[in-house]
Amino acid sequence: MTETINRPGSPSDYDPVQACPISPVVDLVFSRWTTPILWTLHQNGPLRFVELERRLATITPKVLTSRLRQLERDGLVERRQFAEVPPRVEYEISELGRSLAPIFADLGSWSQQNMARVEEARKAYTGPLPR
Amino acid sequence: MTETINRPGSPSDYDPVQACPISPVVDLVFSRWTTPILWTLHQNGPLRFVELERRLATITPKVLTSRLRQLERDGLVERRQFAEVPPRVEYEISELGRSLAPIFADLGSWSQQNMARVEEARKAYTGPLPR
DNA sequence: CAGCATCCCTTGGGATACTG
DNA sequence: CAGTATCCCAAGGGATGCTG
Repeated sequence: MTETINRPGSPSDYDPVQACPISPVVDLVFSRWTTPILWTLHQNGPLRFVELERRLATITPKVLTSRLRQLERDGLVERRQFAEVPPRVEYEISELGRSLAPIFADLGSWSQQNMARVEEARKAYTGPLPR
Repeated sequence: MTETINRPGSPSDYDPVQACPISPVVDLVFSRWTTPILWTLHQNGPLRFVELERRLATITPKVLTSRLRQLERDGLVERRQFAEVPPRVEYEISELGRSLAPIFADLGSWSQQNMARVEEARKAYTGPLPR
């Protein structure tokens, strides 16, 4: 049995990966705000920082920056900077990012077909709900 | 233009849903620990509380309880209680939960085929990483 | 066994203000 | 425009102890 490394404190290093092989992808793709960002870039093509900001409505520049950096680092988004005045920067979904499209589409289908059931279940549920 | 409801404080009510139709499903299925739990139940059939706890290794009973309640409420997991001494409770993935299996499988495939690229991108990345 | 109750603490993120 | 820099807070979780 291999030794389990426990580094409490570092982000997203809970070890579910032990029990669940897709945990890394989940962390990668389904972190807060990453899905909306990828989706928006996928639908609209290259967008500038402000354009993204506007479409995501409630996101703050700080968080948008942070998520974009992360997505860029992970190769899901490409950042292109133009030497202009005023400065222009465009973000575009990468080929790698695009390869997630079918999965997003499937999630969309699943949603259409099953979210109603989830709503049902929620209404029917009477038990306790801690936290 | 429809009025955007803003209730800061309530969980997962950031509005990315505006820009991203699959946000609700993402919140439902890819919250912390839910994937490992569903995956484990899917692989192993009905499991008792302790069995789940053991397989998930680092999860605490508090969190496990909380996630299970949530999954039960949303109809993704079924809880069966047996009137025995000592008490026995079994958790099983529901039909609705099972319907997610293909998507999980696709995520697994994507992972196998592309996580290496992500690693590459991370190593190649030199820019700043706020947060 | 299968939790529930408490306490506590890290941290993701929101709000706001400011620069190159 | 495209971010940075600070301040700040709620909340998700971890640890521990107790109960039906």
